[in-house]
Amino acid sequence: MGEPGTICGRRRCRGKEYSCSMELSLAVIGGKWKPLILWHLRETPTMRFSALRRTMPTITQKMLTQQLRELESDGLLTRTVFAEVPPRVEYALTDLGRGIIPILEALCRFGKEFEARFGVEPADAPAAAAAQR
Amino acid sequence: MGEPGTICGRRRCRGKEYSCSMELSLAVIGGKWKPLILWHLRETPTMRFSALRRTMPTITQKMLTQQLRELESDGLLTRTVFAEVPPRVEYALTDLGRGIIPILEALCRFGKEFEARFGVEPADAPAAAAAQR
DNA sequence: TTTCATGGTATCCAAAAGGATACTACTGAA
DNA sequence: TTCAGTAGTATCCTTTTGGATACCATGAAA
Repeated sequence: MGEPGTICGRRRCRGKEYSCSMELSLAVIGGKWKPLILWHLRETPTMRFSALRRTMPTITQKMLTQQLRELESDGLLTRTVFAEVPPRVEYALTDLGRGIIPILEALCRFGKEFEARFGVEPADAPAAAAAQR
Repeated sequence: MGEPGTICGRRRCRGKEYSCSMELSLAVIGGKWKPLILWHLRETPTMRFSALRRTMPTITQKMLTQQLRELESDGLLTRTVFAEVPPRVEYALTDLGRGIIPILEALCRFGKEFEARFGVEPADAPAAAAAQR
Protein backbone atom coordinates (compact mmCIF):
# COMPACT_ATOMS: atom_id res chain seq x y z
CA MET A 1 0.00 0.00 0.00
CA GLY A 2 0.90 3.64 -0.45
CA GLU A 3 3.40 5.78 1.42
CA PRO A 4 1.92 9.16 2.22
CA GLY A 5 -0.47 7.96 4.91
CA THR A 6 0.13 4.29 4.76
CA ILE A 7 -2.01 1.57 6.31
CA CYS A 8 0.27 -0.95 7.88
CA GLY A 9 0.15 -3.91 10.23
CA ARG A 10 -1.76 -4.15 13.45
CA ARG A 11 -0.13 -2.19 16.26
CA ARG A 12 -0.86 -0.59 19.62
CA CYS A 13 -0.40 2.77 21.33
CA ARG A 14 -1.60 3.60 24.84
CA GLY A 15 -3.74 0.47 24.96
CA LYS A 16 -5.55 1.13 21.69
CA GLU A 17 -5.20 -1.41 18.92
CA TYR A 18 -5.30 -0.22 15.33
CA SER A 19 -3.92 -0.72 11.83
CA CYS A 20 -3.60 2.85 10.71
CA SER A 21 -2.71 6.17 12.33
CA MET A 22 -6.09 7.50 11.26
CA GLU A 23 -7.81 4.78 13.24
CA LEU A 24 -5.75 5.73 16.27
CA SER A 25 -6.86 9.34 15.97
CA LEU A 26 -10.47 8.26 15.84
CA ALA A 27 -9.93 6.21 18.98
CA VAL A 28 -8.45 9.24 20.72
CA ILE A 29 -10.81 12.00 19.65
CA GLY A 30 -13.82 10.06 18.38
CA GLY A 31 -17.08 9.31 20.09
CA LYS A 32 -20.07 11.39 20.96
CA TRP A 33 -18.54 13.85 23.41
CA LYS A 34 -14.79 14.25 22.99
CA PRO A 35 -14.92 16.48 19.92
CA LEU A 36 -17.42 18.72 21.68
CA ILE A 37 -15.31 18.99 24.81
CA LEU A 38 -12.21 19.86 22.84
CA TRP A 39 -14.18 22.33 20.81
CA HIS A 40 -15.44 24.15 23.86
CA LEU A 41 -11.92 24.31 25.28
CA ARG A 42 -10.78 25.83 22.03
CA GLU A 43 -13.11 28.75 22.61
CA THR A 44 -12.54 29.10 26.33
CA PRO A 45 -9.00 28.08 27.22
CA THR A 46 -9.74 27.15 30.83
CA MET A 47 -13.03 25.73 32.03
CA ARG A 48 -14.36 24.31 35.26
CA PHE A 49 -16.25 21.04 35.32
CA SER A 50 -19.58 22.77 35.86
CA ALA A 51 -18.94 25.27 33.07
CA LEU A 52 -18.24 22.48 30.61
CA ARG A 53 -21.38 20.77 31.75
CA ARG A 54 -23.46 23.85 31.10
CA THR A 55 -22.22 24.03 27.52
CA MET A 56 -23.39 20.45 26.92
CA PRO A 57 -26.77 20.29 28.62
CA THR A 58 -27.47 16.68 27.67
CA ILE A 59 -24.25 15.07 28.85
CA THR A 60 -24.46 13.22 32.15
CA GLN A 61 -22.02 13.80 34.96
CA LYS A 62 -20.66 10.31 34.58
CA MET A 63 -19.99 10.68 30.88
CA LEU A 64 -18.34 14.06 31.29
CA THR A 65 -16.06 12.77 34.05
CA GLN A 66 -15.22 9.68 32.06
CA GLN A 67 -14.45 11.50 28.81
CA LEU A 68 -12.38 14.14 30.59
CA ARG A 69 -10.30 11.47 32.29
CA GLU A 70 -9.63 9.72 29.01
CA LEU A 71 -8.65 12.95 27.31
CA GLU A 72 -6.37 13.73 30.23
CA SER A 73 -4.78 10.30 30.18
CA ASP A 74 -4.17 10.67 26.43
CA GLY A 75 -2.43 13.99 27.03
CA LEU A 76 -4.96 16.18 25.23
CA LEU A 77 -5.88 18.23 28.24
CA THR A 78 -4.72 19.02 31.75
CA ARG A 79 -6.77 18.68 34.90
CA THR A 80 -5.94 21.00 37.76
CA VAL A 81 -7.51 20.41 41.14
CA PHE A 82 -7.60 23.33 43.57
CA ALA A 83 -7.71 22.36 47.23
CA GLU A 84 -10.73 24.49 48.00
CA VAL A 85 -14.21 24.01 49.34
CA PRO A 86 -16.37 23.76 47.38
CA PRO A 87 -13.94 21.91 45.08
CA ARG A 88 -12.65 23.56 41.94
CA VAL A 89 -11.22 21.65 39.00
CA GLU A 90 -10.05 23.34 35.85
CA TYR A 91 -9.50 21.82 32.44
CA ALA A 92 -7.33 23.20 29.64
CA LEU A 93 -5.95 21.98 26.33
CA THR A 94 -2.35 20.87 26.07
CA ASP A 95 -0.22 21.53 23.00
CA LEU A 96 -1.12 18.07 21.79
CA GLY A 97 -4.78 18.86 22.32
CA ARG A 98 -4.50 22.09 20.39
CA GLY A 99 -3.09 20.01 17.53
CA ILE A 100 -6.49 18.52 16.81
CA ILE A 101 -8.26 21.87 16.49
CA PRO A 102 -7.52 22.11 12.74
CA ILE A 103 -9.07 18.68 12.32
CA LEU A 104 -12.20 19.71 14.16
CA GLU A 105 -12.36 22.81 11.99
CA ALA A 106 -12.05 20.69 8.88
CA LEU A 107 -14.81 18.41 10.15
CA CYS A 108 -16.96 21.46 10.72
CA ARG A 109 -16.38 22.67 7.18
CA PHE A 110 -17.22 19.28 5.73
CA GLY A 111 -20.35 19.14 7.86
CA LYS A 112 -21.44 22.49 6.52
CA GLU A 113 -20.81 21.36 2.96
CA PHE A 114 -22.85 18.27 3.65
CA GLU A 115 -25.66 20.37 5.09
CA ALA A 116 -25.55 22.65 2.07
CA ARG A 117 -25.82 19.63 -0.22
CA PHE A 118 -28.66 17.87 1.55
CA GLY A 119 -30.46 20.58 3.49
CA VAL A 120 -31.05 20.91 7.21
CA GLU A 121 -34.19 20.87 9.30
CA PRO A 122 -34.91 21.67 12.91
CA ALA A 123 -34.58 18.52 15.01
CA ASP A 124 -38.30 18.23 15.57
CA ALA A 125 -39.24 18.28 11.88
CA PRO A 126 -42.17 15.89 11.58
CA ALA A 127 -42.05 14.35 8.07
CA ALA A 128 -39.63 14.69 5.15
CA ALA A 129 -36.63 13.67 7.24
CA ALA A 130 -37.90 10.13 7.59
CA ALA A 131 -38.90 10.12 3.94
CA GLN A 132 -35.24 10.70 2.95
CA ARG A 133 -34.09 7.40 4.40
CA MET B 1 -21.65 30.84 21.18
CA GLY B 2 -18.91 31.75 18.73
CA GLU B 3 -19.10 32.36 15.04
CA PRO B 4 -16.24 30.63 13.19
CA GLY B 5 -17.46 27.08 13.66
CA THR B 6 -20.42 27.70 15.84
CA ILE B 7 -22.28 25.15 17.90
CA CYS B 8 -25.94 25.89 17.53
CA GLY B 9 -29.30 24.35 18.27
CA ARG B 10 -30.30 20.78 17.68
CA ARG B 11 -30.98 20.05 14.01
CA ARG B 12 -31.20 17.22 11.51
CA CYS B 13 -29.77 16.26 8.12
CA ARG B 14 -30.45 12.99 6.33
CA GLY B 15 -31.92 11.44 9.45
CA LYS B 16 -28.96 12.27 11.69
CA GLU B 17 -29.59 14.50 14.68
CA TYR B 18 -26.80 16.78 15.86
CA SER B 19 -25.98 20.16 17.36
CA CYS B 20 -22.87 21.02 15.42
CA SER B 21 -21.62 20.49 11.88
CA MET B 22 -18.65 18.64 13.31
CA GLU B 23 -20.95 16.15 14.95
CA LEU B 24 -22.68 15.62 11.63
CA SER B 25 -19.37 14.86 9.95
CA LEU B 26 -18.58 12.31 12.60
CA ALA B 27 -21.95 10.69 12.00
CA VAL B 28 -21.22 10.49 8.28
CA ILE B 29 -17.59 9.35 8.26
CA GLY B 30 -17.10 8.06 11.79
CA GLY B 31 -17.19 4.52 13.08
CA LYS B 32 -14.83 1.63 12.79
CA TRP B 33 -14.91 1.03 9.07
CA LYS B 34 -15.96 4.05 7.05
CA PRO B 35 -12.68 5.93 7.26
CA LEU B 36 -10.86 2.80 6.12
CA ILE B 37 -13.17 2.25 3.19
CA LEU B 38 -12.83 5.84 2.04
CA TRP B 39 -9.10 5.66 2.49
CA HIS B 40 -8.78 2.59 0.29
CA LEU B 41 -10.91 4.21 -2.36
CA ARG B 42 -8.58 7.20 -2.26
CA GLU B 43 -5.71 4.96 -3.31
CA THR B 44 -7.61 2.85 -5.80
CA PRO B 45 -10.33 4.92 -7.45
CA THR B 46 -12.58 2.00 -8.35
CA MET B 47 -12.84 -1.18 -6.34
CA ARG B 48 -14.99 -4.27 -6.38
CA PHE B 49 -16.64 -5.61 -3.27
CA SER B 50 -14.21 -8.48 -2.98
CA ALA B 51 -11.20 -6.23 -3.50
CA LEU B 52 -12.31 -3.96 -0.69
CA ARG B 53 -12.81 -6.97 1.48
CA ARG B 54 -9.32 -8.20 0.83
CA THR B 55 -7.86 -4.89 1.99
CA MET B 56 -9.70 -5.18 5.31
CA PRO B 57 -9.25 -8.81 6.26
CA THR B 58 -11.14 -8.55 9.54
CA ILE B 59 -14.33 -6.90 8.30
CA THR B 60 -17.32 -9.19 7.91
CA GLN B 61 -19.40 -9.30 4.76
CA LYS B 62 -22.38 -7.88 6.58
CA MET B 63 -20.48 -4.91 7.95
CA LEU B 64 -18.88 -4.13 4.61
CA THR B 65 -22.22 -4.25 2.82
CA GLN B 66 -23.85 -2.14 5.51
CA GLN B 67 -21.16 0.53 5.62
CA LEU B 68 -21.01 0.74 1.83
CA ARG B 69 -24.77 1.23 1.63
CA GLU B 70 -24.65 4.02 4.18
CA LEU B 71 -21.79 5.75 2.43
CA GLU B 72 -23.68 5.44 -0.83
CA SER B 73 -26.88 6.80 0.67
CA ASP B 74 -24.94 9.75 2.09
CA GLY B 75 -23.52 10.50 -1.35
CA LEU B 76 -19.89 9.75 -0.55
CA LEU B 77 -19.53 6.94 -3.05
CA THR B 78 -21.26 5.41 -6.03
CA ARG B 79 -22.25 1.79 -6.38
CA THR B 80 -22.34 0.38 -9.90
CA VAL B 81 -23.84 -3.03 -10.51
CA PHE B 82 -22.88 -4.85 -13.71
CA ALA B 83 -25.40 -7.36 -14.98
CA GLU B 84 -22.92 -10.19 -15.22
CA VAL B 85 -22.47 -13.61 -13.77
CA PRO B 86 -20.78 -13.91 -11.39
CA PRO B 87 -22.01 -10.50 -10.24
CA ARG B 88 -19.72 -7.50 -10.35
CA VAL B 89 -20.25 -4.39 -8.25
CA GLU B 90 -17.87 -1.46 -8.30
CA TYR B 91 -17.48 1.30 -5.78
CA ALA B 92 -15.95 4.73 -6.34
CA LEU B 93 -15.73 8.03 -4.48
CA THR B 94 -17.97 10.90 -5.49
CA ASP B 95 -16.79 14.51 -5.40
CA LEU B 96 -18.35 14.82 -1.97
CA GLY B 97 -16.50 11.72 -0.87
CA ARG B 98 -13.22 13.09 -2.16
CA GLY B 99 -13.88 16.13 0.03
CA ILE B 100 -13.16 14.17 3.17
CA ILE B 101 -9.76 12.94 2.03
CA PRO B 102 -7.96 16.00 3.49
CA ILE B 103 -9.62 15.27 6.81
CA LEU B 104 -8.47 11.68 6.76
CA GLU B 105 -4.98 12.87 5.92
CA ALA B 106 -5.08 15.29 8.85
CA LEU B 107 -6.26 12.47 11.10
CA CYS B 108 -3.37 10.37 9.87
CA ARG B 109 -0.90 13.12 10.65
CA PHE B 110 -2.30 13.60 14.12
CA GLY B 111 -2.17 9.86 14.71
CA LYS B 112 1.48 9.79 13.74
CA GLU B 113 2.22 12.68 16.08
CA PHE B 114 0.43 10.82 18.82
CA GLU B 115 2.45 7.71 18.09
CA ALA B 116 5.66 9.72 18.13
CA ARG B 117 4.72 11.15 21.49
CA PHE B 118 3.73 7.94 23.20
CA GLY B 119 5.49 5.21 21.28
CA VAL B 120 4.06 2.26 19.37
CA GLU B 121 4.29 -1.47 19.88
CA PRO B 122 3.34 -4.44 17.78
CA ALA B 123 -0.22 -5.48 18.57
CA ASP B 124 0.87 -8.63 20.38
CA ALA B 125 3.18 -6.85 22.82
CA PRO B 126 2.83 -8.72 26.09
CA ALA B 127 3.42 -6.21 28.91
CA ALA B 128 4.14 -2.46 28.99
CA ALA B 129 1.02 -1.57 27.02
CA ALA B 130 -1.24 -2.58 29.88
CA ALA B 131 1.10 -0.93 32.35
CA GLN B 132 0.50 2.44 30.65
CA ARG B 133 -3.18 2.55 31.57
C1' DT C 1 -24.55 -32.86 -12.46
C1' DT C 2 -21.95 -31.15 -9.07
C1' DT C 3 -18.91 -27.43 -7.97
C1' DC C 4 -17.23 -22.68 -7.84
C1' DA C 5 -17.31 -17.76 -7.53
C1' DT C 6 -19.56 -13.25 -6.51
C1' DG C 7 -22.20 -10.31 -3.88
C1' DG C 8 -25.19 -10.44 -1.31
C1' DT C 9 -29.61 -11.49 3.09
C1' DA C 10 -31.48 -13.12 7.45
C1' DT C 11 -31.14 -14.33 12.03
C1' DC C 12 -29.31 -14.39 16.27
C1' DC C 13 -25.86 -13.01 19.65
C1' DA C 14 -21.93 -10.48 22.31
C1' DA C 15 -19.67 -6.44 23.52
C1' DA C 16 -19.23 -1.70 23.95
C1' DA C 17 -21.06 2.75 24.52
C1' DG C 18 -24.02 5.63 26.71
C1' DG C 19 -27.46 6.97 30.38
C1' DA C 20 -30.47 7.30 34.91
C1' DT C 21 -30.39 7.31 39.49
C1' DA C 22 -28.70 7.38 43.92
C1' DC C 23 -25.01 8.26 46.81
C1' DT C 24 -20.47 10.61 48.94
C1' DA C 25 -17.20 14.24 51.05
C1' DC C 26 -16.42 18.65 52.47
C1' DT C 27 -17.39 23.17 54.80
C1' DG C 28 -19.52 27.54 55.43
C1' DA C 29 -23.84 29.90 55.88
C1' DA C 30 -28.69 30.21 57.66
C1' DT D 1 -28.78 21.31 62.64
C1' DT D 2 -29.94 21.33 58.30
C1' DC D 3 -28.94 23.07 53.76
C1' DA D 4 -26.40 24.45 49.56
C1' DG D 5 -22.81 23.87 46.17
C1' DT D 6 -18.90 21.30 43.62
C1' DA D 7 -17.05 17.43 41.74
C1' DG D 8 -17.29 13.53 41.80
C1' DT D 9 -18.48 7.34 42.52
C1' DA D 10 -21.22 3.21 42.21
C1' DT D 11 -24.65 0.48 40.36
C1' DC D 12 -27.70 -0.95 37.18
C1' DC D 13 -29.94 -0.62 32.78
C1' DT D 14 -30.79 0.37 27.63
C1' DT D 15 -29.22 1.21 23.12
C1' DT D 16 -26.05 0.85 19.58
C1' DT D 17 -22.47 -1.38 17.23
C1' DG D 18 -20.24 -5.11 15.55
C1' DG D 19 -19.83 -10.12 14.53
C1' DA D 20 -20.80 -15.41 13.53
C1' DT D 21 -23.25 -18.33 11.01
C1' DA D 22 -26.13 -20.03 7.64
C1' DC D 23 -28.39 -19.30 3.52
C1' DC D 24 -29.59 -17.63 -1.66
C1' DA D 25 -29.28 -16.82 -6.95
C1' DT D 26 -26.88 -17.25 -11.14
C1' DG D 27 -24.30 -19.45 -14.96
C1' DA D 28 -19.94 -21.25 -16.56
C1' DA D 29 -16.59 -24.74 -16.05
C1' DA D 30 -15.24 -29.52 -14.76
